[in-house]
Amino acid sequence: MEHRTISLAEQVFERLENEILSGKFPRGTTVTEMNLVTELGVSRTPIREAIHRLEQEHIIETTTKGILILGVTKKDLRDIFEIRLRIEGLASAEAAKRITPEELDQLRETVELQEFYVPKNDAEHIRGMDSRFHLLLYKFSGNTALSDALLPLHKKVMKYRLASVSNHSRASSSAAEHRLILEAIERRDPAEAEARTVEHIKNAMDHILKETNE
Amino acid sequence: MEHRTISLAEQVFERLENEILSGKFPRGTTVTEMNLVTELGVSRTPIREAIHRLEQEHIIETTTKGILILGVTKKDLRDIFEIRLRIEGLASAEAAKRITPEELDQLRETVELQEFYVPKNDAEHIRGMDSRFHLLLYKFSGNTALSDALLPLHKKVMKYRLASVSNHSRASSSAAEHRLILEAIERRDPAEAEARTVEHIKNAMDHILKETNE
DNA sequence: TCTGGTATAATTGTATACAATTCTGAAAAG
DNA sequence: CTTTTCAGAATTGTATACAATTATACCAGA
Repeated sequence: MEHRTISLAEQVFERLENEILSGKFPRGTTVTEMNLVTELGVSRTPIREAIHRLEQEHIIETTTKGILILGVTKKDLRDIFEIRLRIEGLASAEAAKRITPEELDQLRETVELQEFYVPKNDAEHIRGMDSRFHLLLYKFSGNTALSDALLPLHKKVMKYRLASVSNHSRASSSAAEHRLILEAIERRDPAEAEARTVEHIKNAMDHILKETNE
Repeated sequence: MEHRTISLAEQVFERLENEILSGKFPRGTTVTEMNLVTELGVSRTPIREAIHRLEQEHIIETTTKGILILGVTKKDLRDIFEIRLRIEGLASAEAAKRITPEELDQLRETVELQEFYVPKNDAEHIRGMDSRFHLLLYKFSGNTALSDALLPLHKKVMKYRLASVSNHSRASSSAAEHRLILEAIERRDPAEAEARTVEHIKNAMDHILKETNE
């Protein structure tokens, strides 16, 4: 068997997670392991591993009739934002305390790229940089448990975030809010970084919940 | 093959998780899948499934030399309590809003049993009821994402919680704090339930971090 | 003695065969 | 026509065989 540095199981997991969270499998439908075997061209083993990980994230459920797609509901979205409002600021505050110059460069570059894509209305790239900014903050917080808690919440908002940044006005505000957070972190000001982040999450929540009709 | 309503993979997962979180495998040591095959008497398949779930919880890591035990460090503990301080109160507040009479009975019975075991200094049972109280609150919050976030944090404190409730004074205070939270929920007072819970987590944190030397 | 290479062993990743249960549909009985 | 029973099909759970990489130990040469 040919070698890959990224295992088949990992590839299948990322692909399925992305497809479920972007809504390609409608909620309520079921697929079987064999469906995925023929569709993805790998054996059941890596597929089963991916399935189990997705099940742990509660975006699918295995039943006797197959794999039930759960996805993310609007209630999930509200629940998720209530949590992020309370702990995402902690990540920024911690990052402001312990970030290194090299890490700061990564964060700065991400904000600059986001600002670059905003006037071009390139929603995919804007979302990419938007996501990257938050994921970097989780990582730079130095709090593994916090990162573990925030990462799945963040991923579940992915689909709705794309719709959100497709609105130019919101995309522009979001980039500006990221810059404010970045500047607070550059000044090593945890309290300010936290306050800016809470404000940012609040704005994102308001916009996403208003736009979402499902 | 004989059937079990609980799969072998699930049994292996719970057993390994419990053994790792209670410190039976020291941090830094490694085991191989084959070690576990011979020790647990099941094939690699369910063991691998359990391993992957434990890996997702970040209490082990798979390397080319085997499975590396990570467990829970004292820094993890501090990180975990910082998060619980911010969101565990939310679970109580939500539970106070939407709990049913039947669910309230379960919560009340748990507190009563805990109060029953405290004068007997039965640490195992006290911890059991202590845990159950919090797990019920997560469930009754009606917020799946919140429950998903809090559950792994709660489990990781398990070992340290046993040491904590072995101290009679702390066990007694903890039960009293649970009753205050219960009473606030019985009165359907979300703000009070939240405040009592934050206070309870704060006390638990202070006691556990003081007692822990590792 | 030290260094480098090579063969062997150990380990995880993947595919597949088999077991057991559960669902489904058709046939038979009322 | 409805209900029940039974056989077969579909599905997941488990075990095992095989592939590929990586670690290890030993030996040869300088």
